[in-house]
Amino acid sequence: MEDIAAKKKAIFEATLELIKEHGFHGTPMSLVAKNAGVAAGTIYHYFQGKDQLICELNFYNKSRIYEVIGDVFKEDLSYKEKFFQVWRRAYEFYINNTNVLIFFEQFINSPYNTNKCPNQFHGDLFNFFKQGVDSGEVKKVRPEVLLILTMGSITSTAKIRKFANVPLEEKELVQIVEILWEGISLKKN
Amino acid sequence: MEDIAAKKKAIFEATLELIKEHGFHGTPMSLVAKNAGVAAGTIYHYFQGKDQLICELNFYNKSRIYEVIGDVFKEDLSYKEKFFQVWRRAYEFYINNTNVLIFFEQFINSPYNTNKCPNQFHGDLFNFFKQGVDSGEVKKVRPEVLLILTMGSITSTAKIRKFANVPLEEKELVQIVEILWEGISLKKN
Amino acid sequence: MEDIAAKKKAIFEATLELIKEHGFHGTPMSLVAKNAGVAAGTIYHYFQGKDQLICELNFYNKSRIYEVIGDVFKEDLSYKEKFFQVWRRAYEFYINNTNVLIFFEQFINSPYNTNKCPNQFHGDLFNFFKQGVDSGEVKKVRPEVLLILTMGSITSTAKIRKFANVPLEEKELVQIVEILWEGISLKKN
Amino acid sequence: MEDIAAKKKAIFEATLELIKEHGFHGTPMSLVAKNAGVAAGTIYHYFQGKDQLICELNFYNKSRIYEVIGDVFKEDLSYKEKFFQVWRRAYEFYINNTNVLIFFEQFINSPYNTNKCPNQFHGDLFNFFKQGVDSGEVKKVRPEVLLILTMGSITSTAKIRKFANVPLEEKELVQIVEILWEGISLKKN
DNA sequence: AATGAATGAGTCTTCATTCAT
DNA sequence: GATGAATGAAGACTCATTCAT
Repeated sequence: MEDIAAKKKAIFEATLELIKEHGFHGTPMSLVAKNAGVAAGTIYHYFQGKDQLICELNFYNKSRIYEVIGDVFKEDLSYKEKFFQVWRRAYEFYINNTNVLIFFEQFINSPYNTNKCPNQFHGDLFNFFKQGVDSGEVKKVRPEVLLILTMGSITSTAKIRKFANVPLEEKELVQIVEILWEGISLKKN
Repeated sequence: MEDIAAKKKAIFEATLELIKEHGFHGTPMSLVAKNAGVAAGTIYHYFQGKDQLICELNFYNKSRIYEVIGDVFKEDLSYKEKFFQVWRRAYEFYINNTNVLIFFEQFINSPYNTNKCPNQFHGDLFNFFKQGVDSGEVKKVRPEVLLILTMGSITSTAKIRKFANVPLEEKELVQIVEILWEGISLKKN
Repeated sequence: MEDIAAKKKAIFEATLELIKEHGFHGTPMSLVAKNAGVAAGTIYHYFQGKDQLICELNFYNKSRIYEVIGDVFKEDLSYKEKFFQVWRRAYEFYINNTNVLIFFEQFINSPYNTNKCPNQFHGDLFNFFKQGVDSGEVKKVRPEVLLILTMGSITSTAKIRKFANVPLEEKELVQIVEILWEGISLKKN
Repeated sequence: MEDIAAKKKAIFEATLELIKEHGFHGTPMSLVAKNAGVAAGTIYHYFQGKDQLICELNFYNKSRIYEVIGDVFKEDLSYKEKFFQVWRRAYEFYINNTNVLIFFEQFINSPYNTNKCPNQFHGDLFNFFKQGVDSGEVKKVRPEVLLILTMGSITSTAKIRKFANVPLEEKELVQIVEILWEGISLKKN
């Protein structure tokens, strides 16, 4: 991530901020250029067009989250502990990067996701769930579904915390993950 | 609902269908007009502009759901039973009206919701949760949060069922609601 | 021709005039709109885009010439007389519509002709030559070639007359057609 | 010719090829640079801008033809024989350099020729016709006109041969030049 | 001399909205 | 009420040209 050209990153950040404020449609390229401190044409050196910019921004954001999450899988923890860590780190990333949270919310339900952007890689989290299903840690459910449920839980909680301005104590956060874990895990008894 | 002029309804339905296919931005008024079988100018007899059309469409959709849900509250059921009924009816409404599901998903995260459309009434469901908090049926949490959690659960499940094409048995549906209910209810013991 | 909407015709004429002055590339749609006395967007009611405008303008011009030429074929004249009449009328049309002459010159050698515009109808003149070949009036050459030769002769003469400002007497014009006729006709002797 | 820097020539050839494919408008400098194997900026070391590039390319092409034609005038041939030789060599040059043929066709009718490029030298051919007029070999017509007629005949024939893919026998080629010669020569009798 | 990233004026095109009929 | 042709502001994108390296 750190080797993305400075300008490309500036364009990403400007776009992210503008989409947060005004949505996809309310974010003209001219304004992106202005806020990124580059000329309008410059954007087209880095991206084929607005569509590609959005798609790559999505990829960029996904990468940033997976970067935050990724280390967990290498640590010496139980499956459940890893699950809790992942949830927690992603949650905190969203809390500290509301930009990204809002972007994803808009992106997921937009035609960009449905039609315009190519389906991208399944990250480590997908594999984590896949392994969990295989090893009997979690219920026999498609990893995609587990992904949706988990991510949905994280973003919902972050949204409630941020936008409804509901303070959530440590204990409550744990509760939320617990509830989810109980829902998806395969009780061994 | 039943006294909405036929043309107004046609405009709503055309808009809903187009937004499902192409999103807000990919839904020009000219196309709405064409698909609704009216002239472009006609839309402006019924709505002040595109913004108002979208806002009223949101209202229209909300009303349709509340219509489906509303009867539950009049029935002679326990709080928990009512909660289950609401979840279930809303879920089935979404399954049968994917249009609306997609519309809401897009609407919620759009500038229409944030900036352009006035905050509308709190429906019966909001009051239902409010009473639940007051009467000690559910945890002391802001009704808005309970609303988000519940609606999030419903739409997530409907999306998984519809778009991930995951068949969900009766038993599983009940499980999902159970998990949610356990999360929000105040155990009396 | 006379039933083309007045605005469409105004757009054609404005485009024709601008292309004469500045060529295809030097003719922005905004200027076409301005000179035609319509708004920029109006052009897009009549044409899908610039390409289609150019293509249809070519068609429009071809039609105008064929209109001028067409009557000849219905008259009671010998093949040779018809040929002379056609040449003469087309020549005079070009002299009086330098616009069109220049347009064709630019169009024929442009990517519009090669790639962008669909191949259009073969007019009466093509059939005239085809019949001439069949009936033995002219040499056994592809009608397309006869078309190119004849049109090339007409436009060359018109260009010399107009742009090199060479006065051409009646006698000289006849000479030119005679030379061409001798070149393509099949002497019966 | 032979002392043109290799890069300058590469730029010429790339431009020529691109114009053949896509016309003036479809030939951006960036693509010229890419196909010529140089950087965009490099072109501006050799040419002041696109206009000058096109103008010089025209000059370059004209020079190449005149090079092919030029020797004829030094040979010990009759006026008519020289005329035939010129026609023939130019024709063959076009057949072997379709690039140039297409370039000229587009150039002649473009604003480059009309407005942007300075009128260049009159070549040997112009003088050849001038002398012909003076010496009574050809009709008393402005040399410019003779030039247009001759060049028009050559390019028309080459185009028919190449693009209409009409095979032309030796005898027919001679016929074509004969017809032209009869048209312009002053019969002495 | 050569590079190629950056520029920004200029184009084509879209589309919400109006208004004469 | 209904129409749909017309509007024109706004946006995406191109490309000739420059200039720091």
